[in-house]
Amino acid sequence: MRMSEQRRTTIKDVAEAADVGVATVSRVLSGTGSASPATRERVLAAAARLDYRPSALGRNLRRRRTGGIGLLIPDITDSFYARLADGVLACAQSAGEPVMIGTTGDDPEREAELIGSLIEESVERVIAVPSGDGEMWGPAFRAGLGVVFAERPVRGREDVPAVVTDDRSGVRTAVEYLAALGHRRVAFLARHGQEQRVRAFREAMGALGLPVDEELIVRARATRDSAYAAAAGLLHHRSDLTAVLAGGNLLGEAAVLAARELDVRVPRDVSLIMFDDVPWAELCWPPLTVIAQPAQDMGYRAAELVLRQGRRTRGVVLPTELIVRGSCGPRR
Amino acid sequence: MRMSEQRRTTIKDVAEAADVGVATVSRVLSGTGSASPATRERVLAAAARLDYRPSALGRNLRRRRTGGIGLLIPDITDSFYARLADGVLACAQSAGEPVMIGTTGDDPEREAELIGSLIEESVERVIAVPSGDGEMWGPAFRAGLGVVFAERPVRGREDVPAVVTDDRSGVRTAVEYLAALGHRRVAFLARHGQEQRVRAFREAMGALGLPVDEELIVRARATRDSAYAAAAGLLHHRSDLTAVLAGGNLLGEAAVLAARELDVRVPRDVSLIMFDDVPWAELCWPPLTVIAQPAQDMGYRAAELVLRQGRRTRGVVLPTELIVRGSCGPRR
DNA sequence: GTGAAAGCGCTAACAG
DNA sequence: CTGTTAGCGCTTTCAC
Repeated sequence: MRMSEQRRTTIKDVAEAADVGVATVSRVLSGTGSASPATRERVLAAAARLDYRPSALGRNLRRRRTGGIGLLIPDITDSFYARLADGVLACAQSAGEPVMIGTTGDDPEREAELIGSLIEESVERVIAVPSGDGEMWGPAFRAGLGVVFAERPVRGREDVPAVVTDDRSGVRTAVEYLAALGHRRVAFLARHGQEQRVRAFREAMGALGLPVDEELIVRARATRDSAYAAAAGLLHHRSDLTAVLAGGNLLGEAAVLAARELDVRVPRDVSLIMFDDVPWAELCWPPLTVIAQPAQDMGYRAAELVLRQGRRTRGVVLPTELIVRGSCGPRR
Repeated sequence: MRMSEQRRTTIKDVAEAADVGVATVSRVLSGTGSASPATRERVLAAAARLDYRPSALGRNLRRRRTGGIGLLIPDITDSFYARLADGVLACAQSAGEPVMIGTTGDDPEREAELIGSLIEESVERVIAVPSGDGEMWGPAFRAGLGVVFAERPVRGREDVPAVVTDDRSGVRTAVEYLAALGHRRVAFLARHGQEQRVRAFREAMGALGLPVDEELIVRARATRDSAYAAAAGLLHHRSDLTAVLAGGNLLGEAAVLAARELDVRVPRDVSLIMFDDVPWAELCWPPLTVIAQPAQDMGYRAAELVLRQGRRTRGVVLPTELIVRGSCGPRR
């Protein structure tokens, strides 16, 4: 009549079944220490028969360390971050490490909460695409977490290893490509927080002797709505611009949509080049010329870094690649 | 000289600092039991000052239950599963539950491993897009896990609640739409495992008096390569077909690409309709007509289900919606 | 209202 | 080679 209250099979059960002490079971199962072939056999058999699974809880508590890595990204729905996460998972899973994921929505407050919860869970390493400033991370470091940042570093935490793409080179490549096509009035659609790229943009424009008009640098939040508003505003009010560089795939998507809506033809009226190569860039019409970033690789490398994490781990800068398709043309 | 070996602040530290017993600290911090305003104050102050974070490890071990939900999806890189995961995260995070994620690559073996690891971690609820058959899930149930399936049910596990889309109705809508445009030779590009949809397809075709040619039903594995091969094969060898229904966004993407490659014009030469509305469907040329599925909602509902999980939880079937854009036309 | 103590499942000494 | 034992950090009786 009684609901069969599941009790987890413990190491003790196995010990009894194999008629040995719990320590022996532990040794055999964890491969540590020695055991006679005979007992070894008995233990293994008993464990298999009882379908025994050691509890990570008990183990971790005892060892005072949890494996497990935390992963904090702004938005799992954004293809870039999804690929990044995929890379992390690939590495973590092959290392047998569980990963705890959280999405911050680029909100520092949510980020802080998630960091707190990772600490509570005793996760000991985290990979994060940071939203907040250095302060958010105080608790994490005090708790002894090993952290590596991905995609962007955090100001004031230059000591924390970060895996990023070579923004300067990527932006320069894009701008040079556009300049070679004759464009002079090029706009930059950026996400808040992409100041690195904005600086690189000004620099590249300057280096080529192109005028940098601050009004052609517009920023959006990391949502479709905000991106669309920014793109539409830009295209609508600045009819003198002849090319736009989108700082990310959401911005690029918004630009394509806004252009269609406003009857701005790409690339005839304006050329468009976008950061991040996503699958749809090829399906889009016209197919989008992009600055590809190795997102999945970035995640994988970050995971490697956070797992190995020796004394002085240094960050890594990944290269970008210009992929020419059909969204850029000569200045009209 | 000594590296400051981080020792985690424990409840004991707080107890000492507040000059009370550990039990009191526990009571105050967990809101359970009573405490005089005075001590309460002291404890809170001490905890804050020491920046104390209770260890989920200790708590869970003691309570013999871990909150936390496991999430198993085939591929985080696929927009559909990413949105699904997003829904799960939205619900879980608002409930304060950590989520452990794993990708199966639609490989039953990987799935089994991940299930094992979730059990070890003492996760007690899992949401999964299952890849394997019922057997894989034996250990999970024996361990007392609460599981709910998403997107697809598992044969032989009809008792497990599942959150799925209304495949029959979705397929019927698509086929009827195509039939209304005059199409008779319609192909179905399916993923292995979408037998439900395949059956629905045969049924819908039959109901409309259209011939169902088994050779026009082709299956692919859930990778871009496999999808492309299937789509290209179909388009290349079957010049008599006049419309194709793609069972998922990967298949749809492949169909678009293959059509372009083979110079098959959409919708002039063949009409294309795809399951799942993804952001790029609108950016594609022509914009894709789709059967939208509430992916993020599906994830959210699954999470709700697995969290509430009362005695007899029933699954839920979510509706689909036809979104007409520009990839279907009258039969040529 | 509050503290002492037991014990969750496990591993790491330490004896035998 | 193997068993006993002492905790890891926490919650929860159970006395006081």
